Amino acid sequence: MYSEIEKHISKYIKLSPDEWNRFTGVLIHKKLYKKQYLIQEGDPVEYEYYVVKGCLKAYHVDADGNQHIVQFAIEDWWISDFKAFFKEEKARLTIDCIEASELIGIKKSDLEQLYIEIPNLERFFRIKLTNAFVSFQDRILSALEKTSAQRYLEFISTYPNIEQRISNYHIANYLGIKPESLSRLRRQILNIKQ
Amino acid sequence: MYSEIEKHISKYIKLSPDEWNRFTGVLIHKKLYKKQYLIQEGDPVEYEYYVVKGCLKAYHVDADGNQHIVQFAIEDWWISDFKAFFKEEKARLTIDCIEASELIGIKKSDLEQLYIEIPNLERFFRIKLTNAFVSFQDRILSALEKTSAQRYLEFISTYPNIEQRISNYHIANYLGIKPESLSRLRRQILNIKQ
DNA sequence: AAGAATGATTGACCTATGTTATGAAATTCT
DNA sequence: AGAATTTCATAACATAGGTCAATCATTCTT
Repeated sequence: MYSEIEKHISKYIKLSPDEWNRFTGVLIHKKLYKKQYLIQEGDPVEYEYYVVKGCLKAYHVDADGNQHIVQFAIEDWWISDFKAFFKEEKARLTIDCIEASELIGIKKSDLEQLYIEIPNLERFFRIKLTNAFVSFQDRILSALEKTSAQRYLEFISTYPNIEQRISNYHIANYLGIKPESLSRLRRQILNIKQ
Repeated sequence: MYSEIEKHISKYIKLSPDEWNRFTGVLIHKKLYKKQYLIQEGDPVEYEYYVVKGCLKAYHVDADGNQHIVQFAIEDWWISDFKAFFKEEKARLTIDCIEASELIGIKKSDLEQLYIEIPNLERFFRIKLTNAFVSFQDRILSALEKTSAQRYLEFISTYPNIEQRISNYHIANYLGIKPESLSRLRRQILNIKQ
């Protein structure tokens, strides 16, 4: 049941069998259908989730009803409204399933207790946080200095596995442009390539 | 000499006198003139810096020679090329002084050792990292869903202390627009207000 | 299989921002 | 103080991307 997440964490730290038991003891398992919500705006956010199977998106809906996607997640990724999770605030983001998904959740309060009992686990989550921070910084720089076409090409080469599974509509929302604009860019890119 | 940084850290954690001595023992002190570089692209990044006095900017220069500002820092802020610092890579960002500045630096290798000796200190830097992560997430969302005028107003209300001290040229680079565009926006905003 | 919903593309038109150039005002330097 | 530099504003024009509307293809539902 928890073999994927153990394998994932073992890439970064080593835990004893006792520590694994303590850790897996607090995990919860969740199965969601396509389009089902994991978190809705306004919810308290007690959990962060590891994706065993499936594909999800975390987004904010603006005053005009447009979705703006902060993060996608597929197998072996973590997802939550991390701001709300860390700060213990109500969710500002909505998270739902692009595909039927299977998740493993861990509660913030359990995590804090485990940080004390298993310092290595704190290390693991600090490394993950550092990586997330770095990728956000890259994304900010990319938004500041690249054209939409460059960002699109960057996206599909950085996340080819995700690109196959989500619509251009969602990719456009992630890139901060309209689907019509993405469609035009794709045509231009094709014309240049041929 | 280190009273500001002690006060700053004490807002988040408590350390014993011995722990303070151990901590301050590894710090270095740095004074820079206006326009002087703290970090240049390509440098190894061993230190992160706490700003005692002054004002700096961290930016990337693109292929066309345009600056794109990732971060400003004034008194009581931390600055570095954090990606390079965490990943022990060469700097991709350049950091220089908008005003003459006084900094306190801490080395990554010292920090890692101190994390082991003083777990509370690891907590402090984890909290700072979490805050930085959260503010980056906010900035990404802001870039995705707000107009330039909204982002400008947001910037000057969130950082009124910084806004006073830096040129519109730099604010434009931070917002991802050209100074001419910012100038137009400022006029439009003024016209509306009057 | 038929109908409905969703996704992708395209075109005409509009708006915000970039580009280039210029001059005035403010600041810094000596 | 006077010169040099930097900052800010403005204008004319170009371009990227948004908006609105229509069409077609694909996938989902029953």
